[in-house]
Amino acid sequence: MTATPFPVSEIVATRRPHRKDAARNYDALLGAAREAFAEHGADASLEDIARRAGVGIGTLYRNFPTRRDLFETVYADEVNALCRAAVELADREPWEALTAWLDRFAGYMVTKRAVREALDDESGIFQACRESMYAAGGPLLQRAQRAGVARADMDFGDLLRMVAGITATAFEDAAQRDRVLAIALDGVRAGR
Amino acid sequence: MTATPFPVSEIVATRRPHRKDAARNYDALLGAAREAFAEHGADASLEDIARRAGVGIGTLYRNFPTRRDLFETVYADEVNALCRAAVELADREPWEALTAWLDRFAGYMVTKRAVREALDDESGIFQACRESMYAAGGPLLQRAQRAGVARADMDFGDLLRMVAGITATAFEDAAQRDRVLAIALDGVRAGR
DNA sequence: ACTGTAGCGGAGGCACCCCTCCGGTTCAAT
DNA sequence: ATTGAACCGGAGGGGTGCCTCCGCTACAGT
Repeated sequence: MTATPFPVSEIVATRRPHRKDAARNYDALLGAAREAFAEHGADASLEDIARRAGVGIGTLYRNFPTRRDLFETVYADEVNALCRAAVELADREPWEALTAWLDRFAGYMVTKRAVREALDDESGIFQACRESMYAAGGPLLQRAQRAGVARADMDFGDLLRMVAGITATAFEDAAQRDRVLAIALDGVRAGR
Repeated sequence: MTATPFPVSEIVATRRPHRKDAARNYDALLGAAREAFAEHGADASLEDIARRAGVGIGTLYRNFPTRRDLFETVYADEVNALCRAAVELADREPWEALTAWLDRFAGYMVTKRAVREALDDESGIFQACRESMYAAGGPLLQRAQRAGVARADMDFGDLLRMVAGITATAFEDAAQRDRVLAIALDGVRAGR
């Protein structure tokens, strides 16, 4: 659990271009990439992403020289949104704040299939993202633990992996997913 | 939760050949496939599997005409082992029997990355495997529920998906995995 | 030992993906 | 309106995977 949260996007190298058409393409690519990564995981086809964005493959490579650059940018956007959400939840009750954030984590992570792998990636931006996320969400767990509503014998990493694993699974419907998630979170709750 | 458990392997179309060399190749292919699926998921390269088995690609296709045939056979083997395990656990305490089986489920699922996708596949063999597995493992949950040690507001499908999701995730080490799994199972426990 | 046949391996055609490169296009600053 | 720099698309070469096909091999039954 490190220092303070910080905007991950500023660490990512790629920048949104200034020219109007270029900026439009950049945005289209990010949107298409978000979709494709959510659908096929981190190794979705780059040519397919360019097609979805209605853009030539060359344009994709100019904006994001490597697949990693593209994935990192999408991923960093998600993490930033999560960090902002954590701040907004600061005034709720400890347990409610924690579960609300985890819900957001589960729903917001469009890249969730890939996130499972990213959670263990030691290098570069992923480490920074993880620190950012831990800095933002970790206090929510600590607060719940100090308030005695969350068990003390687990850390934030345990919790994130649990939720990430469950939400990355295919369920019959959203209701089943929520049911299972609630049951697992019952195990996190303190006082038996 | 249907009728009685039945050996899934008998449903799978492919059969082990009679000739000595052919049988050896068949086994080598299954072993290599188990490895490759565990490592790269359900879309591992078939040519790589043939290479690992020290066998020509033609031999692979003769034994398993489609990728699906191969995957189904590997998967059915795993399911059969799980079914056998369930029978052997019949004389333990309800809760212990259930968690012991789930442990086996988690550890045995060498094909775990692929199973996640397979678990909601409606077609043919997967349905049969699911029924087999539900018939074998379902009673363990029911017994625990009747004994009042497992919560009644969930079914076996919920439980399997929860465990499958968590075990498909990458953890720092086995200890963390067990810790998280135990926490989630605490949520399954009744009488909190 | 002989021999018919089940089984073998891998070359090759097709499809898809990665990434580079460059002639043509479009923006925005003057 | 002009213009040049930034940006665009996609052809194309290299790589890999899928699957078929067929000449060769080695087993098993006599």
